[in-house]
Formats: sequence, C-alpha cells, structure tokens
Amino acid sequence: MHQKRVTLADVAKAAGVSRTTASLVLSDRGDELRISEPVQHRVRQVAAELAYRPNAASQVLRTGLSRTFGFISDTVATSQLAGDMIKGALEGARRHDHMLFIGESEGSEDEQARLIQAMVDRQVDGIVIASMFTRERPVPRGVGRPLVFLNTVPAEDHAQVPVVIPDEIGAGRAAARALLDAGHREIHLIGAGPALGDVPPLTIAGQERLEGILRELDGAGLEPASGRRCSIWLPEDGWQATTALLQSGVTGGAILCFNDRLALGAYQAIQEAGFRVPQDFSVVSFDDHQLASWLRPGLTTVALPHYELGRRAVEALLAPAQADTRFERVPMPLRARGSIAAP
Amino acid sequence: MHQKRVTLADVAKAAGVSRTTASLVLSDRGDELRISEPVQHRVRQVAAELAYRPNAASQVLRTGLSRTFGFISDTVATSQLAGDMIKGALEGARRHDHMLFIGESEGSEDEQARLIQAMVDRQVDGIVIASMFTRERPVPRGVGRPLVFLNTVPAEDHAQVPVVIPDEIGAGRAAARALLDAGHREIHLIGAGPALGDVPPLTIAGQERLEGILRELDGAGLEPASGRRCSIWLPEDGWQATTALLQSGVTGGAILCFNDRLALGAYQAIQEAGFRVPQDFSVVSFDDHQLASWLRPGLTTVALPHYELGRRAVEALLAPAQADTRFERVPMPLRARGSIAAP
DNA sequence: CCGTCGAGCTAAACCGAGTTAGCAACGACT
DNA sequence: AGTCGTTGCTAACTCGGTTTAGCTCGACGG
Repeated sequence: MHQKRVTLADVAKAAGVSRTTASLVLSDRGDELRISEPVQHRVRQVAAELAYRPNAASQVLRTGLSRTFGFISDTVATSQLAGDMIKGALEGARRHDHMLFIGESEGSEDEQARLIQAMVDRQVDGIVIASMFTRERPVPRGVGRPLVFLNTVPAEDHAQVPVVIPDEIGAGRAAARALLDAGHREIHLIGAGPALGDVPPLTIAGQERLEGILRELDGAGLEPASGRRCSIWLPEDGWQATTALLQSGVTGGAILCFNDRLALGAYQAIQEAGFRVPQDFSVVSFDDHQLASWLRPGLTTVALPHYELGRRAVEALLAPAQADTRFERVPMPLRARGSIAAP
Repeated sequence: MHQKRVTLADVAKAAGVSRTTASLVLSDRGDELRISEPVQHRVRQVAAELAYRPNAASQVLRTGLSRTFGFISDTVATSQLAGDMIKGALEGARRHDHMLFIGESEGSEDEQARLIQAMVDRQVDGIVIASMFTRERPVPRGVGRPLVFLNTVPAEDHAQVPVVIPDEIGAGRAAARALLDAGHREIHLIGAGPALGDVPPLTIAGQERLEGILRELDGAGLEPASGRRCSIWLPEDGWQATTALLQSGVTGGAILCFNDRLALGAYQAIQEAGFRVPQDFSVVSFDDHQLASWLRPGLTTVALPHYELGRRAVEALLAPAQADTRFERVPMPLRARGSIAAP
C-alpha cells in the first residue's frame, strides 16, 4: 500500500549533487553556505519534477521539532462550543504551518496523562489543555514542552502556565449594561444570584459573570430584583426558574440568564404564560450558542469567543512567554438581536 | 525547553546489555530471539525505572507506521454534528492506540490536498475524508495510504474507496412509520417534497430521506398531504414553510420536517398560530440535534449517528477492505420524545 | 614558486529506534 | 578430538533527513 516516496537522496542523485547540497538548497540555506545559483536552480527544479516531499519523521528525529501541536480537551462533543474552539485552534496551527493532534480526556486525569504522553512521544511542539467550562485544574508536571491552559485556571498558584480565558467579568458588565441602557431597573437573574457567591459549584464562569453583573448594577445604584440559582444550566432549569418567577407575580421587566440554554427555557416559560419577548420581558444571556439566532425574536447574548480562544491558545504556544502574556483575557462581545426593548 | 529523553541506549547501558537486546525485549520479541528470562526481567525493570518511552519519530522512520490517523472534514464548526463525529473518530483511534490529526478543508479542494499532503508527510496510517452533509466528492488520487469516505460518496464510480454513510432511506421510512403508527393519514412535509426529486440541490440526505418517506407512505397506500421544498434548512425556513401551511387552512395533522432546525421553525409557527404540539400537530424530524431534547415537548426525531459514523470510519481504515465493507450504511435510530400523538 | 584565502561543494557523523546476520560458549554425539 | 546444534546475545546496517567539519580548486599576493 505504501508506495515508495521520493527521498532527498533521489533528488540529489538526479541533480548530480550530494545529499548535503540538496538539503541545504531545499532548506533555503544555500546562499548562507555558498551553493552557486545554477546548482540551486537545478536542485529545486529536480525536486519539483520528482514532486519531492521531505519525510517529516526524519526531520523530527533530527531536529526535535515536529511542526505539530496537541490539543486536549475534557469534552469535544458539547455543542459547537468545542467545534469552534477546535476550528480556532486549527487556524492557529495553520498560520504557523503546523498540524494538530486532538485528544479528549473526558475529565479523567489518567486519560489526560496518557494523551500527553502519546503526544510528547510524537514530539509535539506544544500542548493546549482546554476545558469546555472554565474551571481549575492541576498542572501536568514534567511535560517538557510548552503548555497553555485554555478556559482553565491552574490549581496551584506557583504554576507557571500561560492561561487563555474569556473575560467573563466584562461579559457580566456588558449584559447588565445592555439592559440598563434600554432603561430597565428591575432585573431578574436566572441561573445564579442574587448575591455574590450564589453560583453553581465549580463554575468560574458563573462566579465571574455574576460579579460583573453586580458591579455594573451597583454602578447604577441597583441590585438585582431577584435571582434564582440553578444547579445545572439546561433549558429545563431555566424553564422552571422562570415559571417560578412568573408565578411570584412578576408581569414584566428584564430577565438576565446565565447562559443561552437557560434563556431558551425562559422563552418557553414566558410564551407558555402568555407573555411576549421583548414586549413584556426583555431577555439577555451569555454564550451565543447557535440557538440564540434561531429563537424568535433572536436572543441578545454576550458571545463566548470560542474561535478566538482556540486560536490564541495555540498561538500562545509559540509566543515567548512574557509576564504580560501569561494571563490572556479574551473579550466577550455583545451580539445584539431582538430580545431587548424598553420596559 | 526540551529536556533530554531517556533513549533505548540509556536503558541498554543501565541494564548492561546491547541496544539490540533491549529493543528485542521491549518489543516483546525476547522469547522469539531467545533472550533469557533474567535478562528480559532486568531490561524491563530498568526501562520502567527510567520511565523509558520510545521516540515515536524514530519508530516511524524505521517502520513506516506512525500509529496516527488523519481526519479531514469540510467543516468542523457546525454544531455538535462535527463534535460527535470527531468524538467517535477519537474513540476509534483510541481503540487501536492511535492518535488523530484533525484538519478542516472548508470545502476547498486545494486546502484538502494540502492537508492530505501534510498528513502523508507525517506518515499517517490512513485518512478519513468526512463531510458534514452527505454529498459527492472526487476521490483524491495518489495518496498511497488507506482512505475512507465518511458521509461522502465518491464522484467517480470506478473509484475504490470504502464509504461510511448513514442509512437515510431507512431513516425516512422510520419517520414516516412513526406517524403512521400513531394513526396519522394526513402528513405534511416541510423541507422537501411532495414528489420525488423535490429536494434542495446537492443533498443526498434530502433525496434519500424523501425516498424512504415516500416508499413507506406508499406501502400504506398514501401520499404526502403536501410538501414544501426549502432551499436551506434553517429554522427561519421551517417557520416560513409551516406558516404558509397553516395559512392554507390546515388546522391539524402531522408535520414531517427534514431536519431538526426546520422543526424548530415549525414549533415556533405552530405556537404563534395558537396551535399546540402534539395535541393539534404531531411533529417528527431528523438529526437528533441537541435542540430536539430541549424543545417543549421534546422533539421525536431520527438520529444521525455521528458518533458511530466517526468511529466506524476510522476503524474502517484498519479493516482489510472487503467487498462487503466497501459501503457501510449505519442505521439511524428513532428517538421517541413527546411530539407525536394520535390525530 | 609557495602560501593564503575564499568560493563551492561534500564526506561523515548524527538523531533513536528496528532488523539481519552471525559470533561465542557450551554440551552432546560420533 | 572433532563436529554439530543450541542457547544467548551483539555488531552493524537501515530508515531519511540535518549539520559539522573539512576538502579541493583557483586566484592572488609576496
């Protein structure tokens, strides 16, 4: 099946030069080592004619560089979250002419260690450790290659790992600001709150979104009108929390959901109770799940920049690790659609 | 940055044997070549103590096998479609102790050729060419490695490529059957139909789903009550088609959507018109998008087995290509939820 | 006429494994 | 004593590149 490839020796022979010369020319060191123009030209021509492609394994063995990165995430499947992140990572790799190994640890440290091992065995030039949900993770030791944490914060503070995470606090502020700007004063939280600390366990995102929201409201001299914490952030939970809110006698105002899936549940509860978005309730949320553009009216949401996150994480592998790039916060842009109106 | 790895030579030296002996022992050919038990034990022990790991680049160079597959898709980002497919591919690779390169061609033949080239340079043991939407594609020539088409049909009939695709005809039958079994006789199609050939261009899936539906209805002596072809299958299109259907005076029956996003639009149109699912309209669809379980009521849909597709495609790379495995149709299971009731 | 210098190229070592051919030591058998 | 066979191991080559050190040749200066 594996037909014979054209090797450097074949090129050298056909061009009537030594392997050394061929190698120098093809790696653009010909001028540096004084190979004459005619010879360079001939080597290049022959290489092109024979469709020569260097054997990467051989280059890796000699140079220790594989032009390959690794990308390990805890989950790959969860919606387009991962898809866009991987897409960004691929773009980052492509820009530097690298390939990308993908691995999925399913949250298991053992599996992650196995993947790191397999990638290091293959001499990857760096590994991104990604999480689909912002959280703390121990830093793998002794990898011996550049490492970047994506959407993940190192558990030990002494650990020297560059980190790329979304600016969730800024996102919280942006979501609150969007409602304030529309004139809302009565803002109900779905998913967490109303007080700082009322967040589901282990989610840094929830914590920081809430912090941003409270800060922005505080700047306007406000507090949330109410807040309902949900242990999981699925549509069903949003539906329940919103239904409870409506049953408490609220007939209008603004609803700030902690993610788009909760917002879907909120839409459903609002519609089933006979209210309308945005006439009765303005809704804003986080993530910019595909769903957000499919709802009627379109859901205004603060986007998780998955693509950017993936791309920057990979590119951070190559960047010289300076102090100021150790902790990169990627802004989360507001996607304004039709779910916010004046009260 | 790259600290020195332990090599086979280090192990051999520490164990007081030759590199040959160490190599034989560690590749389990010790018995075959009569290395004594004590020596084998010592070598293994030393290897473990030094945490020896073979350099994959070196093995690749020597053996030509990389324990690595390539997975090239036209799009990675589109929802969890790709995510689950990649997840399945990862599982397939993991089972055979392989790693997985991911690449995205964005539909460009040039980019795909570049990716194939880069993967072949790295001596991958096989490449899966995947499409997120079933369609015809030319077969890349001269790859020299095992190739499998996933969700993709070779454009040239003479091309010898194993193909893994979902059983869309069976899916069409299953969707129609689900409605017939509930007692429905009046079945409206959203997305394609009512006659064979009324499908959006370039989608094999649409064609085959329709074929399956028509066959199953025909078996019950029926034809679709109506059919509306949509050029794209987004929620907006489903909403428009369903709104048109309702405005034509239909007040109940069954709606068969060609995918879940169309079904979301149908749900929205039905609810906005004051009807209810499933009391007034039963809805069934295809794909089993995450969305399907989030709708109220849950959407009954025929699942695209993305995970299975990904896994089987990768495993097909290793399977000896027999005639009967050349064209693998993966069944699409019905996911019954709450959107179907008796008329 | 010899020494020096630079231009232009190459032999050979090297990366870290896998693999082939064969050697040394020892006992058994003729 | 010589031959043979077996056991137990290793020297040396190979994969396909990169890199170092150095060779050859002609021009030029003294």
